[in-house]
Amino acid sequence: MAARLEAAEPGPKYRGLDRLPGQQISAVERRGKFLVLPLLRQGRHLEDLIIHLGMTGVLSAAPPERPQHLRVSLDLSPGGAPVILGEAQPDGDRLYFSDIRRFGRFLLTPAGDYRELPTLQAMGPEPLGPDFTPATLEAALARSNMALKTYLLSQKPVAGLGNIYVDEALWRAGLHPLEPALNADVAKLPALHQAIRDVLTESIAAQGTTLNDYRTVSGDGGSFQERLQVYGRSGQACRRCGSTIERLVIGGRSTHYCPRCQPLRSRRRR
DNA sequence: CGCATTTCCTGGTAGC
DNA sequence: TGCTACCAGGAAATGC
Repeated sequence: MAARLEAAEPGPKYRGLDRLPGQQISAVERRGKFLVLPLLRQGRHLEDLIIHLGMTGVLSAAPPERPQHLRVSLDLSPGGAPVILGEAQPDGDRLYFSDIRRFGRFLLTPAGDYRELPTLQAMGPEPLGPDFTPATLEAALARSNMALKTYLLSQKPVAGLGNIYVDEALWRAGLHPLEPALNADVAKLPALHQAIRDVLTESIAAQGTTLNDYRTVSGDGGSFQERLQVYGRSGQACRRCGSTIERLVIGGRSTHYCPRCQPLRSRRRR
């Protein structure tokens, strides 16, 4: 299909979109939390359109319910009428990007070259793919003195983990979020590997975690929030041991854990 | 280089 | 009621 930029808010959040005219979106792929859309110009794959939804970004074929949050509108059919941002348009061959908090990003990059996106460039294996194994996890963690929480959020040991899922996986594996990665109990790493896979698989099956804004592409909320064991449960009883779930701020991120199920072996040197 | 901290951004909500 | 302050977080930018 053709991809013609109709309108986007100016500024650095949506870069290179003026090069979309004349290109075709040939596929929709994903690496971690980034969408990768290979573009064809006269049959040649020269650029990728990278999209990150951020916290509240939503792609849709139908106009967003709240037009004031429309940020980007692409006309996928030649000859479509122009769109003014902030005004919903009738259904058509369009792709809308709505984003309340403006954390989402669009970027055109040279095909397969992600040097402008350091997180994508350095991203670890897909969590549900064959390249993510207990051995690769152990090897990655051995390379960093960062707190487990921080390092898992970096996308380097494994792709795709966000704040909620790191907390849940560490609880399942019995690892303290402040534990330096290289000091983590190696005997627990197979459990961490499995916990990461299980948490993500279960959440996907539950259509995700809807705390506030998250909706599936069909507009429904997910239900994994009903199965969270630590995230958002500070002050409540651990469902495994009955201790009180605690909350910390690590790397500026709210972190929830059970002090009894997740003992800290060593403090980080500083 | 490695790691910590700050920044971006809006809506919801607590507190007064 | 209406106002201010604060919180939520993925990744980049900035600081040390």
